[in-house]
Amino acid sequence: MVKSEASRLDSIFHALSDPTRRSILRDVARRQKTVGEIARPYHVSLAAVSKHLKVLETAELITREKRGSFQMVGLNAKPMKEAGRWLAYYERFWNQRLDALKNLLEGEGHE
Amino acid sequence: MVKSEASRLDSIFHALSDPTRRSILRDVARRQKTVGEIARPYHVSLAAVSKHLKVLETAELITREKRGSFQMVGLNAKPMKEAGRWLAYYERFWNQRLDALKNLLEGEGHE
DNA sequence: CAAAGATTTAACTATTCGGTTGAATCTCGC
DNA sequence: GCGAGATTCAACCGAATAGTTAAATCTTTG
Repeated sequence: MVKSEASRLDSIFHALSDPTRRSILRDVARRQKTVGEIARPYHVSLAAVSKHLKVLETAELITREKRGSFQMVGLNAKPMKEAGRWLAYYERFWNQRLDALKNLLEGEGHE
Repeated sequence: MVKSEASRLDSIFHALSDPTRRSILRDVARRQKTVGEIARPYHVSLAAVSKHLKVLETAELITREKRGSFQMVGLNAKPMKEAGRWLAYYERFWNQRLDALKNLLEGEGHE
């Protein structure tokens, strides 16, 4: 069962809304790490990190590869591309200096 | 008191993690709308929409302009630019076909 | 097989979320 | 000033979050 794009965006943006999770993504982007390695810099329990990884996994932002008793966690950036495309729609709004003009045009008139 | 970039990203990504809020942003990007107009297409109460707007306002994704007894809500896309820049850091990861190479390079070796 | 290490699961707590309904607030026009 | 309209606030509810500690699971190795 494939998730709709909307609910994928839900889980992606949700995953990115936490600073620890964003930081973990940067960590594993540098190189793959085990859960223990990932947890070390943060002053939360291993179980808490494990939960963060589950959230990231739900958004498909990480890959996990079992290697014996531990596992290697890596980045999967593809969902970020999707989020980026969503944001890109608004690029014209932040790139434009013509907010004033826009307001003028939409004024009272049409629609 | 200016919020740190991290906590701004928290609130931006959080605001974007809800489908109704993303939809509202698209609505007000087309043209400015009153709260009542915004609420009309959604089958939730006006109070619920008001809360969504507060979340969007916390992320500074909307502008509000009082006009008598109602108000005009518009888009402020600048925070999206910030989110986009955060995502853009990972562009090289999703643009690259060299995941295999990357894994190879990082293999066991250097730190 | 038992001990040790890595990670997850379970149970619990406090907080936040997204929604509701109903009262409160503010501004207009009569 | 009063009533109607637009919006927010308050109180509440159930579900989800983010964290904890402790037990469970799985793998390796002596």
